[in-house]
Amino acid sequence: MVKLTTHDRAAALAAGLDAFWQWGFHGTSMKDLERATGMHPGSIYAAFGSKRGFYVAALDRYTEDVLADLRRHASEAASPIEGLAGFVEAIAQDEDRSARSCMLVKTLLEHGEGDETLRRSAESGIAAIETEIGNNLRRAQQRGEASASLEVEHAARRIQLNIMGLRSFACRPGANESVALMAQDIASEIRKLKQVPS
Amino acid sequence: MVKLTTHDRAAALAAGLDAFWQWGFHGTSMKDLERATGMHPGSIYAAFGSKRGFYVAALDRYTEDVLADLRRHASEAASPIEGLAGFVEAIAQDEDRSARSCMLVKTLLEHGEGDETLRRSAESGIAAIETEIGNNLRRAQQRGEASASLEVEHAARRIQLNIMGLRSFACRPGANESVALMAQDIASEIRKLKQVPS
DNA sequence: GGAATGCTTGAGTGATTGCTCAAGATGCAA
DNA sequence: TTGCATCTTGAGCAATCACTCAAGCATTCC
Repeated sequence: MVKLTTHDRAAALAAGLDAFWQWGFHGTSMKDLERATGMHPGSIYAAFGSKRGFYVAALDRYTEDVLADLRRHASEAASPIEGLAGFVEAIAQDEDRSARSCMLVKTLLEHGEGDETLRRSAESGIAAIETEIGNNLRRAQQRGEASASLEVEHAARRIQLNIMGLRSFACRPGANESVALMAQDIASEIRKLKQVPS
Repeated sequence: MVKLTTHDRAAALAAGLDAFWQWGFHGTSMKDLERATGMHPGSIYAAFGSKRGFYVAALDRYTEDVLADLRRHASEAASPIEGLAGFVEAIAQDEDRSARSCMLVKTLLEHGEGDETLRRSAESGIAAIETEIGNNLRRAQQRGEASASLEVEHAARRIQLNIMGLRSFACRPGANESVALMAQDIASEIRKLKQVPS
């Protein structure tokens, strides 16, 4: 592994992620990655080891971006559950990425059978996000916002399934209006987790 | 286009679908397809025109299989809504294909940007399934099983989003138990569309 | 049997794949 | 300025890609 001096590693990762996001792992050639990053093949291999290594690094960065986004919504919202609902609503509003699936699901589906490395990498990202959603729900319980009897892990999984579906749904050509409606639906289902004040 | 005599076209499509399902469009080489179908390259090109043509034909076959499955559940169940709920529950029980995503979503995600032909082909399949779900809901309304005020198209879209999410979720390594739980959740949400008898 | 027709075959096409590595450029210490 | 170490470069590697087509084969007519 080499310290990137001329070419900034973070910028290279962002550019690579963008390319992989558009065309997938097999659909993106080294030539594409050279164009996207402005790096030469030798530099890419010095920095990331292989095309697969580059993909894994980009995927990890994606996961961190999603987690940061989730935490930002949680900290800025009025309550944990409002944070989760706002996170879902934001998916439909994100202009740049609304037509893009979740990179983790994309990875999982592209490598349905085969490439164990990439599947495991995707699974660990999904698990991390699920944990973070669960943390929010637990915080809601502590505040009395959600019922203490809520099965946190089950609910977190259900929310993530909805997000996966929403992001896939958003890839449908010309689905913009209905994506917003679906996001509203899912957000209001999340808000139903709020304990009715007794 | 050539009549397949020695090699049965339907068998070739099934074998090709299987290969594309496992490895995706870019991940499946013509060599793979030759091995899977037992056909020689010339015969494949005579029958399907191109690799992309083969993929589109296989994808169409997949859509028809799903539609047939949906109609079978509808006709065998006690009511339209029970048919839909049963269809969802069956997804979690299908041993062979439980670890496999929806081919249509897989296609949509693999070709997020780019290949317009394949995206359109996937979108038309998704639309066909959504229509069929909607037909079931309308039948439920006619029987008085569902409320006449139910927004059929919206509800159909919501159900399909859930199915997309569930099938993607099912690709997670070692998710079998929780897939069954999620399927139960979704099925019971569908059953909630039943009109409370007044 | 012989000629005609059309399917089957697989070696081979040029292009592209992921990746390497010797040579050149660069930075730094003395 | 010189010498050393490190980084950058891109032409080029073998392998594989999607795809073609002339030759071989089987079948069907007279």
